[in-house]
Amino acid sequence: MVLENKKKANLRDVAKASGVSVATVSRVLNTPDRVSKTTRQAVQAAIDHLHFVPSAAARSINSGRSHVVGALVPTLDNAIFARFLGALESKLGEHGLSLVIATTDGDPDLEAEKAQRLVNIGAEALIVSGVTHSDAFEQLIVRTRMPTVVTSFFDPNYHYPTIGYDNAAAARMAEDFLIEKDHLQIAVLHGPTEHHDRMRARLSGLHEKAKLHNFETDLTLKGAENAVNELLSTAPETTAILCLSDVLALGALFELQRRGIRVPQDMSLMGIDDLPSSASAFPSITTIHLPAVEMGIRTADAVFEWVEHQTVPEPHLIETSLIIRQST
Amino acid sequence: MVLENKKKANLRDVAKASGVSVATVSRVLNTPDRVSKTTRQAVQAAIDHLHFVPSAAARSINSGRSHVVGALVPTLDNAIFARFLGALESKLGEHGLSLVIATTDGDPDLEAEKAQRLVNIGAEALIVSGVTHSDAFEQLIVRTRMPTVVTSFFDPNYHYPTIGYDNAAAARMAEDFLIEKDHLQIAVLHGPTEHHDRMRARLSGLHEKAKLHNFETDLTLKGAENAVNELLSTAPETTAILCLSDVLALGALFELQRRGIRVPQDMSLMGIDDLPSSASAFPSITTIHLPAVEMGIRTADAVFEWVEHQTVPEPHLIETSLIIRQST
DNA sequence: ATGAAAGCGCTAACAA
DNA sequence: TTGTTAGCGCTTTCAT
Repeated sequence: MVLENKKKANLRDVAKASGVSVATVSRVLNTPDRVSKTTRQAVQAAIDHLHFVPSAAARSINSGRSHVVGALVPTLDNAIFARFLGALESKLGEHGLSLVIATTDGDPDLEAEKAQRLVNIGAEALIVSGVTHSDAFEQLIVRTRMPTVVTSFFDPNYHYPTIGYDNAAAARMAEDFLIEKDHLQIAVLHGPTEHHDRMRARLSGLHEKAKLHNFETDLTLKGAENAVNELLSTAPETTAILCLSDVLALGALFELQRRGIRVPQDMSLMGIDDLPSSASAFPSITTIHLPAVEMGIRTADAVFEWVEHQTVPEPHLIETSLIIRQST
Repeated sequence: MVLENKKKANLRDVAKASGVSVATVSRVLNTPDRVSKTTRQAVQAAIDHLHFVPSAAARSINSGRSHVVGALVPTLDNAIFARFLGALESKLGEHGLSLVIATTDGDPDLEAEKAQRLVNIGAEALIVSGVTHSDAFEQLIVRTRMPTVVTSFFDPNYHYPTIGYDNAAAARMAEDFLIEKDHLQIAVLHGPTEHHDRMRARLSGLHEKAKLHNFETDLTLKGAENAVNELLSTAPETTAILCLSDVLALGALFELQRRGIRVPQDMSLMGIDDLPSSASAFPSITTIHLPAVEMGIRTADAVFEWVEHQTVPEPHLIETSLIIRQST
């Protein structure tokens, strides 16, 4: 295996080994054209021989840049966040930025703690989900003047730029569709609302023209199963289930099938997110499309402009749309 | 909003503002006990007033540590990787390490490129999936002597420590189970094999005691749908479908249902991964449990020991197990 | 084209 | 308890 004998080589070592000054070695690294071919080759040979790797910290201390941005998300276990982060990372990469991911489990205190850690490692900007944050978090952002963009939640008046959806409108769009379909007894399945502004916004968007029964549960397939069972015994007159997340919709679908309840004949079902599973499921699930990938790309671009050109991004509303499928 | 007038304050500014030396300020930051209460408070006041935030780069240049590790994964869109990364990030966090994520899309060249970027930002260690890598990648690891651990693939003789499953055995376990159930015509659905050693290993694990038909497709729900349709016309005598990934199994289930083919009465179905959706689906899907969360935790611990105490981890086999459910 | 030398912001050894 | 000072590894003028 690799020998561990010698300590890491630095610029000076390379300079010594190739008989030039450190400045020349630095030039070989950064502006090779300004170095004569012969010395360049000699230096390169020394670099290779000594396994020299420039120190990121030393470079960063000079440039004042780390090329790292951090994202704080509740979880990676929900496909909607995974999709967002995948797009975000990919686009940031095109801009030469790396992405540190920190999960918060939806806990504002953990969020503040992990945000502090992102500051400590020198992140140049932060990306967070939603507008519910602890005082510690807010103070950290102010103290550090950290460029911060909020996603998944659009609010043009928020004190950080937001790039996200109108969650209330998305939920209302779904509700309207069900009402149009003559559903008068609608059960609403939703995830935890504590600290979860997106979920609360979706709930608040419902104008309740039909009779609504609300069921709160974990934002998991299992959670949906439990809620469906509770729903069936508590509100048997329900003709449509509106899930404020596609994860819940899929879990509900499975449980309904398990109970022999046909979708959409016996029960209509609808979600919000438009995960791939909603398109593929049988029956496919009507939902509100949230362009998580577009949000990731836009966020990446906005963050890049901010850290690169000090351009504070404008708030941006990501449009959602109704996707009618077989479950309604 | 926040004023942007003045440049960032540094240690010297704080020292000047509070009438002490830089060393004292540094002490207030790192060893507050060794500073008298009065000066500590004065310094703290200056720190607050000046919005002073210590430079991560400068700290890192002294300590030689960045507290950042990088993970290279094919995608975040597959729940198995998302689960792994979630656990990895969480456990690394307990060790005071942050996680940079880089997606490779399964492309060795992109992997090498992103690995270089991880080196450039000063990552202390790398975590990669599988054992298939480009020359550029291999050379980078050697040159930089970067601590590197391979996951998702167990091979005690590999030149980096591996922490992962015996993919071949997992697939064989699944096949054996189907054969035990008297299936003689088994169709195998699998994802792309190019550059994908885990998938190849799973395929190689099949000993083909029953007649097998192989179908390669994208590792997505849609991909599974297409493969199922091809399968039904190409190999109608099939009595069981073995999917080498749960994503494919779920997609296959949906498509079979769409076609009116009952699972398991008309067709048995089995996967590998044990994603939450496999447990919740109706019918629930028999699968091989791959403990992605355990792998994440073990990997985090191993990486921590390596960067913290220079302890090169031993290869570690993550045990898999058969989960019998309703789809067979 | 190349080198000498002054920092970048911080930590730590040594003094006082 | 506090201050002085020498680096850490690199980039970047400014000379030559």
